[in-house]
Amino acid sequence: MQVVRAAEEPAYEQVPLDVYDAPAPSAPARPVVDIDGLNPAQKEAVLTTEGPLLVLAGAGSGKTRVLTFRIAHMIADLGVRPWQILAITFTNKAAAEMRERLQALLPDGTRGMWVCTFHAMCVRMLREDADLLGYTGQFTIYDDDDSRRLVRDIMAAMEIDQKQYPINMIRSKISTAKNAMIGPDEMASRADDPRTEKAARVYAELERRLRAANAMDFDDLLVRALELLRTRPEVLEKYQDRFRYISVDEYQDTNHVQYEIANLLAAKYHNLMVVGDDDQSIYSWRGADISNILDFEKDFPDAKVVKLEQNYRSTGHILAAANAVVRHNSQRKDKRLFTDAGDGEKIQAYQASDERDEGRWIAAEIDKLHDAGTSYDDIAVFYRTNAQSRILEDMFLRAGVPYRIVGGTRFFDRAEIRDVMAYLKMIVNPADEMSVKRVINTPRRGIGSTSIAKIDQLAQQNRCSFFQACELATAETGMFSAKVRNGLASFVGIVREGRRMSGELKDVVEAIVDRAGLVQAFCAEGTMEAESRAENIQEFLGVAAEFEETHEDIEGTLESLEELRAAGISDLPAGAGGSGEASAVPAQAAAPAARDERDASDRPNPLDALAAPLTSAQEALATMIAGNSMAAAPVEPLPAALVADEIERTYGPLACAALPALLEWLALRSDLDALSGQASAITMMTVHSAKGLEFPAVFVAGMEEGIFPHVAGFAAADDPGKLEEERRLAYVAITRARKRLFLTYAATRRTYGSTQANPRSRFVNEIPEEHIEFSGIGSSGFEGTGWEKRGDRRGTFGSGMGSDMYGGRVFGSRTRSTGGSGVSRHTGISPDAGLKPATFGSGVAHTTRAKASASPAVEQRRPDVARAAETFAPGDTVSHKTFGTGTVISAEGDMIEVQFDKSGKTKKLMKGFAPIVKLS
DNA sequence: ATACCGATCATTTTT
DNA sequence: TGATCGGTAT
Repeated sequence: MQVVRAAEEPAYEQVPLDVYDAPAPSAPARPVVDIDGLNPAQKEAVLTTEGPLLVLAGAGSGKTRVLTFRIAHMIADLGVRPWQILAITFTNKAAAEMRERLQALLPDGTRGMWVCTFHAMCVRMLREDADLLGYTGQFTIYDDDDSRRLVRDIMAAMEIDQKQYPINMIRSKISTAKNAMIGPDEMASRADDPRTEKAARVYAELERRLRAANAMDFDDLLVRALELLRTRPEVLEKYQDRFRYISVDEYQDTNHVQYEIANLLAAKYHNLMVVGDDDQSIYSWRGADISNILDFEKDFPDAKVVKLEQNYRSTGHILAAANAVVRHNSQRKDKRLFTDAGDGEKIQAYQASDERDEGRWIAAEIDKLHDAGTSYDDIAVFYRTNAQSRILEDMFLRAGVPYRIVGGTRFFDRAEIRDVMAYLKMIVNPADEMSVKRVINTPRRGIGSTSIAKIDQLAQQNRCSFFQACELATAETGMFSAKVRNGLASFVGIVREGRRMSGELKDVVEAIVDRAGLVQAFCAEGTMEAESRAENIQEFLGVAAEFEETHEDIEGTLESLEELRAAGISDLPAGAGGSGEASAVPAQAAAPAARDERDASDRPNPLDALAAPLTSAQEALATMIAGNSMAAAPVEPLPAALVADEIERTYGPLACAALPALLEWLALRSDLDALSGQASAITMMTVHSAKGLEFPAVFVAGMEEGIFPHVAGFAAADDPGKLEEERRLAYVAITRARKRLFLTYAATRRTYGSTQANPRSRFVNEIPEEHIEFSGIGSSGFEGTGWEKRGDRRGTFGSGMGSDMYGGRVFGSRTRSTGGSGVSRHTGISPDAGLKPATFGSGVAHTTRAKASASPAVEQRRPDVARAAETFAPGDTVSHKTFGTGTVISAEGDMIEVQFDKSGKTKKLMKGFAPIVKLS
């Protein structure tokens, strides 16, 4: 994927960064990292290396630069060792980028430095010391989907009505409690309404099951890590001593637990730098707490505060617009962003007739930009909700605009991929009940819900894990049919064999998939869909291969001091210093090599320990059990560590060390897009995922009340804070743009089956006139320049001029006229009319949809291919909506290749989708 | 046990 | 609109 570049052109960047050879361990006479190109505020931040530091960094003020320079300065000039540095970022992407930059700045390497997200850091810490909390180092990470399913199962088991108690509401209540470090019991005792009370009960069971499965969800990763640091002074000390310099980026988006973790780690040396911008706080719904940043000075009265207010990213109009919008918020620190750059181009606002027109217009503008020399890579399209991406995608596909989508429904969310991952998870951690249950009958083994219920029962009776119960069931002749027993035997065998497999990661995964019979099942099915699923699995194997290749790169792995020592890194503190370090059981999962050797017999058998006096680990475990919700649980589960250990002894150690590493990488969703092709393409993503990025040209689609700000109705009414967050989101979107900004909104939009007319977003209205230009159907400056601006594909919208041009025949399938609806359906809708979106029922005659449904349903998405095939042949002259006229070079299947006169370039277009008409 | 159906449902953002 | 859930028929 594209490496998103941070400011490339600002003036300060033109000063070359000098890092001279051989930085001495002791401070040299003159600074080695050249900071002359920084502005005074930036300089001050970079040079303030000791003590607490708060950097209020406005958008585009060069904070990443400050962060990296500061670290480089410490290492190159002040003799700080890389392994003493912990730099926390918000996303994996940001971490990767920062690492990359630091590597460029520091020729001697950055080995030992931890540059990662909170989550990654917590995983790393927990892998090492999870046994202190009653988990095993190979604990499984449950991603959001896993966690959701688990909650769903629990609620089903508890017979809680999902209609009365929506699962998302329950989950968010639990999550809120977790992040406030409130346990299930406490939550239950505090509950003063039935919903909270139910949530607390689910919470208790969730904890129990997670623990029994030796699994942690995303919240747990943070909470348990904090628990580790709080309850284990030797562990805390280990990290406090090691990480003398800590920085946290995007501090405004940290939640309470993250805040606690950061403060705890920095408690000893107080060298904590936090960077953030309260105007960019957009994750409060996820527990992010702006007061973390607002109260930093209270937490550290001796904190130095630096404000970065000069913007190096955007041109004047864009910056002015951003300032104007965010000024409407009341809850903010006053800031004054300014720029030296000129005014630049005005912001373009376009009112589309509907969402398809919006997509088409954006595609056309993108094409103009591209023709003018802008690379596709420099263009981004943002939207508020993922649902909006579909139609945009569709339009870009038709227009031949290459695109790449960040986020949204991902490859790794596909059922077949998750199945494969569940197999892998199960093999690594057979105690992981969710995964086991997911694939126990995938592919079909004749094990249905009744069998599963019986196995559950067996597990209860024998106080063992579900997986072990599966094995027991193979011998239970009375309880299960021979067919089920055979299926189970085969299933259980997968784990036995899978754990023993070794070699190339890809081969191991392939062997497991093969053994599981997944692909075979698809082949047997023989449908197109099954085929594509099989292909996806094939692609997943490629991912595994690529992972193994790229992941050997030691940079980017979070190494413990022990590992660094073992690798011969000098200048580490004496081994005696780390009391916890020396005694800790080596982490078994993530880190490659050196671990396989460990001798299982060396380790105390946790089962024996039950009779023996309590060791520290056992003690911890006992505390956990006593202190946690488990007391309330109907059946006390076996502690995860014991189950997992027993499983390991039963099924042998896991031979393929790369497997857990792959799973961890997948679970934390490391930059998945890195895997997609390198071809030049525009980037599509939600505004949330755009945070931290920048693009020369930015489109923001769906600037409408109800869309952005989202659900204006209740947001504005019952919580002004929500609206302010939406506004900050708009601020983030606007400030991503460097040179060109386009805001689009549609007069009518089809959402969830009904068409609604949304007024233009208040955020657009908040931009002073002098910075913005309007066009499109609602603008007075509208000029009829033909279909490029207003004809829709059916050529019916607007004046009708465009559609007549080619007799209404667009790419071969002549579509039914929708009559004069183009005029009538917009009557009375003015862009500024009220703020309440008007919703039309889908059956109302004057909506777009009602008219369209009068024609065959297939018309929209599947034009008549046969007719399209008649239409185009090599040599034909065609006209494309955005590319102009051209000649057909070839026509194969659904694709035609056209050479366009204007650009001379050839493009492959999808027949039946591209907005093409045949001229001759 | 599974396949299919129809009804119902909720629709944000992500580590 | 689409996904997902629960129920029913096979």
